[in-house]
Amino acid sequence: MAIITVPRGTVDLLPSDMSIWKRMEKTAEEVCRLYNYGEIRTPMFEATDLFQRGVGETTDIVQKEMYTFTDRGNRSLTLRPEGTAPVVRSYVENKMYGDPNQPVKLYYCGPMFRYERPQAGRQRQFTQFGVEAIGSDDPHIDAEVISLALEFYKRLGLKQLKLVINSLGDLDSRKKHREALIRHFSPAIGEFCEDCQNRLERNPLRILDCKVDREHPLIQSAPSILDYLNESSKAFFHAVKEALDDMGITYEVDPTLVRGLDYYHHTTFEIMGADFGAITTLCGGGRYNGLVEEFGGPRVSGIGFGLSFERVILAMKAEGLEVSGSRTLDCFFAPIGEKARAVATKLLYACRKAGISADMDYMDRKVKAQFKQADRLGARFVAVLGDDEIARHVLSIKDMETGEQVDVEEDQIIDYLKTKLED
RNA sequence: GCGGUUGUGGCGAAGUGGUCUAACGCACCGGAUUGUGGAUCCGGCAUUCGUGGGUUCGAAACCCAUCAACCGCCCCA
Repeated sequence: MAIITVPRGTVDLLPSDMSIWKRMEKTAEEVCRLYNYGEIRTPMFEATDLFQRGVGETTDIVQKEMYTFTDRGNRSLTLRPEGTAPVVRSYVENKMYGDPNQPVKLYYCGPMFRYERPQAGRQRQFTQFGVEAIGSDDPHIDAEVISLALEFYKRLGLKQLKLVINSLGDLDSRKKHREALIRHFSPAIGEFCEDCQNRLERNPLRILDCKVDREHPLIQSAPSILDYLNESSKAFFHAVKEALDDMGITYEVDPTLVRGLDYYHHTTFEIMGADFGAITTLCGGGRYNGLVEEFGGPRVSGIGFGLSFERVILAMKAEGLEVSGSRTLDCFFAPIGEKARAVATKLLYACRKAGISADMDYMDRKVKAQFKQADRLGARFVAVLGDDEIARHVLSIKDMETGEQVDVEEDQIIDYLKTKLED
């Protein structure tokens, strides 16, 4: 009989995994508090149309990666594949553009879903932490968002980080560049791989970072987006770089950095980490114009990023950082016999009530095995209680670190443990 | 969607057609120490080798199918 397992591309997070997850959640929360971003939680599923229009019909996400289903009311819904579209939807729906506090700065943490073949750093359900700053055209907010992501990683101890930035320019610049690329590649597109031939009309920028054709001379000589930026786009990109310089953040400009989602304009960026298999992108983000308008809001732009907790863990492991955490216990009760068990139970709950973490044996183990169990649980103290102790109204408390053992009056045990634990 | 590798107890792993009623290590349980952990020694712990079918006198091993995991491609976080 085959057992039922988790769905493909999903995992269980077990108690031994939770320490690093809590750390990441707390770090995200703390950094966002310092940067003054407020938490938002949107539903795990949305109208399918939200992603089709928001992310873009031509993107891989929409074309082949969405978990789409029809509910009993015959509505087409989709498990969210990314966080920006839902946040912008909520921004518009809740009329946050009318909030006197502008720009609106939001962050979210939660599961995202994409139907892909799983591999290292890629799952069908994964967890994203992301921020969105909506309503400002100030290039300084781009730099703020980037620095927030870097700060998050730094606080978790990651050092091997590389920031790559680029500008796609405004709509006008993008259009001109796209035309230039198509002109550039069209005559010889037959020499390129099948993927690139498909990319020509769909997204010619992608040809630039094709792994198959990277040696092709036309790639080296391809027109750079940076040469097609109009004056205002150039000025904007310059200002973003200047702001990063002012913050002491180092970066690399990569004119071939193309992000997979249709909504990006101007600033795009990625943060790469230490090698963990084929994937090194930890975080991706950029500025989007037109998205708010698309969903019925005013003509404002936003900038944000998304990063995956799963990849943080992989990067930490690749850098040799500790990601496991062991639980500890203040006191383990080791009763001997039925009478002792009753007394131990009473004291066990008294400890817990007093804020001392405590547990006891429920497997009817021998004393020796109870000590072994206490040791495994990382218990600081073991409280032994047999007929002898009961008769004298004491417990024999053993300090598992020092090995010293003393008798403590039954009604003194809470005070005794508290004092000892405070040292 | 395509390609590669793998699938043996709780975990790691040997075995590649004939005493395999499956080695070894870790973990776990018990004992040496009849009320004391982290050391040592002794003992216990898979009628079964992902699942289904086939070949054979005989399969965990060979063949086919299927499922899954891992890795890679595309693409992404």
